[in-house]
Amino acid sequence: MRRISMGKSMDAIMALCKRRGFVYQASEIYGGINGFWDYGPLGTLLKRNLREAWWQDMIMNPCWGRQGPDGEPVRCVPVETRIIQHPRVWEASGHVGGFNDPMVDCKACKSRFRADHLIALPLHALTSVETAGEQSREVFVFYGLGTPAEVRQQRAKEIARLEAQRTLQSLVPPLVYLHNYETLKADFECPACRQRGSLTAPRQFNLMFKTYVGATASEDDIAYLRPETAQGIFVQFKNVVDTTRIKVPFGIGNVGTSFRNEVTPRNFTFRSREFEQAELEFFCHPDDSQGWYRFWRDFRMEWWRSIGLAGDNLQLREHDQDELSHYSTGTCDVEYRFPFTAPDFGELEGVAHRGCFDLTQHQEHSRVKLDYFDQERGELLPNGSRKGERYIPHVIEPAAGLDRGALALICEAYTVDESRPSPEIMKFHPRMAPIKAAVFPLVNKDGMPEVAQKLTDELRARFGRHGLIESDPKQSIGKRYARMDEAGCPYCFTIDGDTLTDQTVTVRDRDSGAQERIAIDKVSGYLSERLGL
RNA sequence: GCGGGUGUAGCUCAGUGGUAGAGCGCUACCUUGCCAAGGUAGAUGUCGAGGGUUCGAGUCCCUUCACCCGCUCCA
Repeated sequence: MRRISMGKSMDAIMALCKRRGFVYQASEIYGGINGFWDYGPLGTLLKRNLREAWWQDMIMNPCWGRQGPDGEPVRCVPVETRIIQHPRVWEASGHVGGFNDPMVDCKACKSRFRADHLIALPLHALTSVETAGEQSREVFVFYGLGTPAEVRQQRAKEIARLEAQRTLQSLVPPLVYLHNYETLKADFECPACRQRGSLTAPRQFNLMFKTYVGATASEDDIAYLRPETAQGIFVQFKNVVDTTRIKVPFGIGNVGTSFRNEVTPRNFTFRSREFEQAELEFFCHPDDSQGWYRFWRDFRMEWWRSIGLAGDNLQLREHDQDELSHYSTGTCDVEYRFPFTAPDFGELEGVAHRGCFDLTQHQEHSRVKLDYFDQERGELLPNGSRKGERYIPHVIEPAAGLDRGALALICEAYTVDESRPSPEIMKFHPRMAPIKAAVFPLVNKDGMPEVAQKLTDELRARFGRHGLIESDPKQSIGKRYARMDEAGCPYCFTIDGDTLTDQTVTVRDRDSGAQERIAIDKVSGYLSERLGL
C-alpha cells in the first residue's frame, strides 16, 4: 500500500537498475552474496558524479566559496587513509566494545533483545561470591561477555556511569557470566512473553570485519576492516597540522570504503556490508563549535537539495537529547524518504558535534599529545602579537553515505508517466546524470550520420570527463529518445534535414519532451550552461 | 535469528510429472523526416545451487544460497 501511495515501486526501481546497468547483485553468477552489491556502467558513473560533487563542494571549493560563521572562507584539505589501521585505533574509538552488542533470543516467543537493553533481573541469579558485600544496596544482574574479571570491571564501570546519570533504577542492564549461564538460565524470564528459561545465552555479534595481517595469520595478527573512515582523519590530525600551513578552524576530508557486518542487510543497497563514505571532520575552537555545527548542518542539507533531492522526500532531523551519544552536544541526520522506508525516512548523512571526544581518546590511547596551539588567540602582547592558546579542538562531523546517496538519487529520479510512450524516466539532475547528452541523426542517411558523428566527437572532447556523450543512428527516433529517458540522459540533440541547410539542431528536454531549435555551434555552450560547468 | 513470499531468456512473467514458452528488450536488414518505442528476420536458458523420489522432475521431497515483506536489530 505504501508503495502505491508513493507512486514508486521498489521492485520496479530494482528491475530498472539491473536492466540499465546501474546496480548488479555482487557475485551474481555464484548465487550472490548477502549484503554486497556491485555497480554497472551507469551506476558507477552516477556514483562517481556524486563523489566528485562532494569532493568539489567540500574540499576543492568548500561550500561553494561562501564564508563560515567566522567570516572567513571555509578551509578543507583531503587525506586518504587506509582501510586497515592499527587495532588499537578501534579500541580508542570505542568500536571494539561498542560494535559487539551481545544479543539474546527468546526461544519461546522468538523475540530478540540486546542484552544490555534487558530490564534488571533479581539478585539471586548471581553467584554467591559475586553477591557478597553487595547485600545492603540494590544490586542488579547483568549480562556480560568475557572472563569473570572482565565482566566485574565492565559492571563496575557501568554502575558508575548509571549512577552518574541517576538512571540506575530504571535502566540497569542484566549481566550473567557466559560460562555459567546454563545453570542460571532457569531464573530468567523473557521480558516479552514471561516464559522462564527460554532465553538463549548472550551471543556476540561481531560488527567489525576481522582479518589477519601477515602471512602467518596467527591470533596476534588480528586486524579489522574500518567501520568508518573518520578515525583515519583523527589519527592523522597531528601530521596534517604539522606538515601543512592550515590553521584551525579547518576540515579534513576522507572518502573511502568501510565495512560493517550488519545484522540484517536489507533494502537493496541501503544497508550493505561494504559501503563508501565521504566524511569531513571539521576542527574548531570549542567556543565556536555550536556556530560551526549549525553552519555544516544547514549547508549539508542545502547541498543534497542542490544535486536533485529537492522535494519533500528530504528532511533534516535533529536527534532528541536521549538519542545523542554521551559526548555529543548536537547531532542531526539528513534523511530521505525511500520507497521502502515510506512514510518514514532513512539516513543519508549524519552531522554530529563530537566535541573533543575523538582526539582526547586517541591522545589517551596513543600517549601522543593531540592538542593544538592557536597563535591567534590569547591575550594581546605589547609587540602586537597574541600569546596563544593551547586546546583540543572540537569537531563537527558531516559524514555522508555515498551508496545511500546514489540510491536516493535513483529513487528520486525514478518517475513513471503513463502518458508517455515510454513511461519510465530517470530524472537525474544534469550534474549527476551518467549520460550528459545524446546526439542522433533523425534518419540514418542523407549526410545526417556524418554531422551527428562530428558533433558527438566535439562534445566528447569537451564534456567526456564529466560523463558519457551517447550517439545512436539506429532505429526510430522515438525508441532512441525512450532509451535515453530510461537512462536519465537530460538532453538529446537531433540532426535533421534542416541542419544540413541552416546549421541548426533540435534539443529535446528529457523531463518535458519539449523541443527547441538552436544553432549547431551553440550546442556546446548550451550544454555547458545546463550542466553547470 | 524467527515467520511469510519469491527465484524459469537481459527485464516482466506463464508453464500442476512427459519436446523450454510469451511480451518487451537485444542483433541484423529494411523502413523511418521528431517520440504510434514502424516492419521483417534472428540469437539468447546449467528453469538459483546440491541431493533424493521416479522410466521420466521447471513441476514432488530434502538441504542450501540469494532477494523481497513483516518482526528483531541498526554501534
